[in-house]
Amino acid sequence: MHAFDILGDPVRRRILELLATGEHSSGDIVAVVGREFGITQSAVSQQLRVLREAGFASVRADGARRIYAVEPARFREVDDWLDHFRSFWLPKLDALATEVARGKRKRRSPK
Amino acid sequence: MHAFDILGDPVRRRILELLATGEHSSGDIVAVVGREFGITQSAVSQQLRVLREAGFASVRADGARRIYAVEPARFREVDDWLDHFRSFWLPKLDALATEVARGKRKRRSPK
DNA sequence: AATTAATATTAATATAGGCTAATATAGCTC
DNA sequence: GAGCTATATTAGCCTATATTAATATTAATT
Repeated sequence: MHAFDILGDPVRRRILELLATGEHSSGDIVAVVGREFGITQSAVSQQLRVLREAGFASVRADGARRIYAVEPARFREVDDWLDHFRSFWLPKLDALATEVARGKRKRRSPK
Repeated sequence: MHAFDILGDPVRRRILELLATGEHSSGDIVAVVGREFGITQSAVSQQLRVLREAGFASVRADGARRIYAVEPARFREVDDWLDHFRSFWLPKLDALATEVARGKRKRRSPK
């Protein structure tokens, strides 16, 4: 599933924003997102599953709790797609600055 | 409408990829996207409208033709949202490199 | 001016996917 | 171990939205 198909949902985006600030339990996420969007524990849990299966988040058990964390790989995909359009808004940069601006892409482990 | 809601559609993404290579007429886009996705002129035209109204693309008339072009503003929104997650995958950069890597965000015209 | 070409619009339909309700599973606490 | 807590799963419903078919609009061509 394409990264944008996953990010094209406000609940999932909000969950990821929460995870961007650090790990959170399912319960924490349900509390915040459930309140903000007025949806049930079930709905949030289902979205967590989508994020897990799509590789945007990972889980580990902590007793009965499930602790979620951001999984960065898929975000790079999004960033890479944006490269198609960066030339439309980035100022002209010299070669080194361009390299840096691209997040030193070449350092990434080869596919 | 949130930028990701717009990008969460494969047809719209493909149209934007085409526009990333330069301006194209509606007819050109219909030809490529229509063939690749097996959809009608109408469907493509409606997606072009969505992209126009969402500010991802602009049009100008050229006789009976409509010439579409990328409109960069909304892409910056996406890039900005990604900032939440960059720390998870970007190498540690010094202050200057970080500034450059962020596309000199501060140069952007104030909201 | 009539016809054709290029594109957009409208109305109706269908499908995907997000949601609720109910239930299941697993770990804690007493 | 019984009951409570935390989370996940399943089934069915509902809505949003992408699509088609038909039609409208505007410009080019003859």
